[in-house]
Amino acid sequence: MLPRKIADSTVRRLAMYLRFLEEFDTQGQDTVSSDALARRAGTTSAQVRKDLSFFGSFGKRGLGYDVPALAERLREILGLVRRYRVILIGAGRLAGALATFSGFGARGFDVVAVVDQDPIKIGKRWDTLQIQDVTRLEAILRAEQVDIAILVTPGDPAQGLVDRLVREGVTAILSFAPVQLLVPEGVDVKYVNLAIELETLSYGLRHRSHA
Amino acid sequence: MLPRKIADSTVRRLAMYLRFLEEFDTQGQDTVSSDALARRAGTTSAQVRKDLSFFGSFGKRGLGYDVPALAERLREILGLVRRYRVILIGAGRLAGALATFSGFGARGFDVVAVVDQDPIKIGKRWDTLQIQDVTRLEAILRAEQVDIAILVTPGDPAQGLVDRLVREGVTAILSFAPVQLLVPEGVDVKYVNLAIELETLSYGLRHRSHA
DNA sequence: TCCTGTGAATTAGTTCACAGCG
DNA sequence: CGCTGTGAACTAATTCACAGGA
Repeated sequence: MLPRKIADSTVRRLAMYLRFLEEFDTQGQDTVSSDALARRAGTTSAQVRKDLSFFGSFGKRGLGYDVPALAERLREILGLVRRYRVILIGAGRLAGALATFSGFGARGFDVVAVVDQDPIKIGKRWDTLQIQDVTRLEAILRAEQVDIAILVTPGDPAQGLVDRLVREGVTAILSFAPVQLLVPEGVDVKYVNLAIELETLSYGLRHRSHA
Repeated sequence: MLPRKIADSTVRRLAMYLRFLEEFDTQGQDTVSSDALARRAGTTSAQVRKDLSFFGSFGKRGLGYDVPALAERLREILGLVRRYRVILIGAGRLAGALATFSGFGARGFDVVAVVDQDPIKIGKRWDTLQIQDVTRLEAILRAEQVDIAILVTPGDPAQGLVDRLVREGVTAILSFAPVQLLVPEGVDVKYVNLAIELETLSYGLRHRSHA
C-alpha cells in the first residue's frame, strides 16, 4: 500500500491527476477512465494505472474511477488532508508574488511568515504579513510551527540559511536559489531554477532548428 | 557529435555545469576534474563525463578540463552564444518579478515585450517596458522577433494563447500556467508548476515522517 | 463488452570498471 | 601515476499486453 520508494515523477503525476480530477468534479463528471485522465494529463492510460497501482486499486473494471473518491484518495496519498505552514526566506519581488498568490492558499499552503535581511524591507507589510528580520529566523520557525520553507534569495546566502532551517528541524524546502544545497539525509529539497529552464529551451531551439 | 536525442536531464545538468564552471573561472581556477565538478553539482564524476561525452571529448587525461574552454563549449552546446528575445504573456505580479529580474539579462535572455488583457494594466510601464494589449500579440511577435514566450496567465486562457503563439511560429514556451498544453510536434514546452512542487514536498513530509 | 490491474518486456538513464593517454 | 572516455552492466521507468472482474 505504501511501498518503499515511489519515483518523484510518479508523485508529480499524482498531483496532476488530482488537479484534473478536481476539474472533472467541478464539471459534474462523476466517473473517469484512465484513458481520459491520461489524455488530460499528457500521458498514457497504462501510466495512470501503474501510478495508482502503487497505492492500491481504486477503479472499477469496465467503468473507470469514481471522480470524487479518487480525488480524496489522492489527497490522502499526497498528504493534502491537512494545511501546511510556509515561510518565505527573502522578500524580493518574486517572494512578493508568491506571498500574495492566492493559489497556494487554495491548495492548502499558508504563508505564515516572511523574513529578509535588508533593514529597508523589514517592517513593511504585504497584505497581512509583515516582513521580519532574518536574525529572528529561529524564533519565528518555532513560534509559527513552520512545515515548509521557500528560499527566494540569491545564491550566496542560501546554504547558510538552509543550515539554520535544518538545525531547527525544517525538512521540506523549495529553493529558487541557483545553487546546489547540501542537506542531511531526511531533508527534502526541490529546486526551481528559471535560468536553467530557459537554457534548456535554448538548447532545444538550437538543436531542433539544426535537425 | 550532435547525437539524435539527448535526455532532458542531461541538458539540465550541462546548464548546471556551466554555472559552476563560470564560478570556478571567476575564482581563477583554470582546470577542473569531473569529480570536482560533480561534487559541486551534486552528481557523480561518471555522470559528468558521460554527459559531456555525448558532445565530444573536452578533457585531458590525468588533468581534467580547462575551465574557460569547457565553459565556452557548453555555451555553444546550449546555444548560449547568442541572445534570446523573450515575451511575457500576462502582466501579473509573477510576470513583474520576472520582467525586472536582472538574472535573465545576465544569462542572455532579454524581455522585449509584455502583454496582458486587462485594460487597467495596459499602458503601464515596468522600467522601460510598456504593457501592451494582448490583442496585438501577433503584431508584436513579428515586430519583436520573439524567440521564447513565457506564459504567466491563469490556466483558462493558456491554451488559446499557446495556439496563437504556435501559429506565429514560436517554438519555445515556458509555462507557469497549471494546465497541460497541447502543441504540435516541434514546439517545446517546459512547465514550472509551483503548486505541484509544494504538493510533492507534502507527499515527502507525510511519507518520510511515517517511515 | 469495457476498462482495470499487473506481471513481463522494453526502453531510458545511471553507474561501473577499466583501457588508454598525457 | 591521475583522470578521461566509454562500452558493458545495472537499475529505474515506461509501455505492452492480457487475464479477469463489473
